[in-house]
Amino acid sequence: MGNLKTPSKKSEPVEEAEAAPADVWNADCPSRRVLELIANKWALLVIPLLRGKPQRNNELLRKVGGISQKMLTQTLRDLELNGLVLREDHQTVPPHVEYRLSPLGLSLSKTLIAVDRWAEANHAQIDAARHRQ
Amino acid sequence: MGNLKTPSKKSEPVEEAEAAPADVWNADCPSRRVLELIANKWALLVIPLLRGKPQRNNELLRKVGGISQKMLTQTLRDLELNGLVLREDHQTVPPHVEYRLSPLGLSLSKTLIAVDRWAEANHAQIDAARHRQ
DNA sequence: CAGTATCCAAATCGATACTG
DNA sequence: CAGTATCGATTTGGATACTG
Repeated sequence: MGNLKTPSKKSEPVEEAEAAPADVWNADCPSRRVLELIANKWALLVIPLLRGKPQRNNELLRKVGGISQKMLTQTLRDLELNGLVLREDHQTVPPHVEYRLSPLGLSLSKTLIAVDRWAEANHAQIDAARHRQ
Repeated sequence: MGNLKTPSKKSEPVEEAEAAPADVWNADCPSRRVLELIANKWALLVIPLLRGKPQRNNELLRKVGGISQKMLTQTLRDLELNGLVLREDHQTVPPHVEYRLSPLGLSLSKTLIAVDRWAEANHAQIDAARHRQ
């Protein structure tokens, strides 16, 4: 008895102390926007490539098989806007622009790489299942 | 000298012994199809919900905020076709259909949950970055 | 090199109505 | 309850041409 924070009622959370827990399954939770940002194949391919040394536009264009310049730009701009990717323009002629991960992006890259690896490690079983149908 | 497998040339892999390593960055690698299967928000939301007890159509419809019946069916059918989800029709009237994960799907769910959790844990930082722009 | 701009085809998706 | 079928709006994305 005698709570330090004196909650307004018995077991309800103190409103000003903690926000509602994030829930991606709730369409209105801000975390859902984050899921939508990263739940597409180009983000899943570009982000992991950005670990290690920074990459240039043309490097990414070559390394991400099947991506178009338009989609690459769009993906990078979107990630940059959301603080996951940093764009560094060296202001030279000819242009030299490098993309790298922010600390937040680096943290994300670790979980995304696991997804990529899962796809690589298990595609044979998926293919087998599909052929069975 | 005198290799047991007598490779055709010095350091090349024996063709009939091992397939080319999977590479999601290669647009033609079968693993890319797997990535495309799971790299969308509905798969990322539905698969983790299917751990634990099997779920019915209406349960999923309620739990996955914002999904339509059409997209739920489409997602489940797609996952079923690829061996990740098992559909169990109890053949009763009224209908009672349950969806659960295959062992392969269960394995995938573990990496996907990590993505969901990342989104929930870091949305505030993403929101902050977006507001900074 | 690192993009942008534009056009247009194709895929995605929600809403609605209907079925066993 | 568990879907299917269909329509139309919106989004996505590729190809091409152009710019600093």
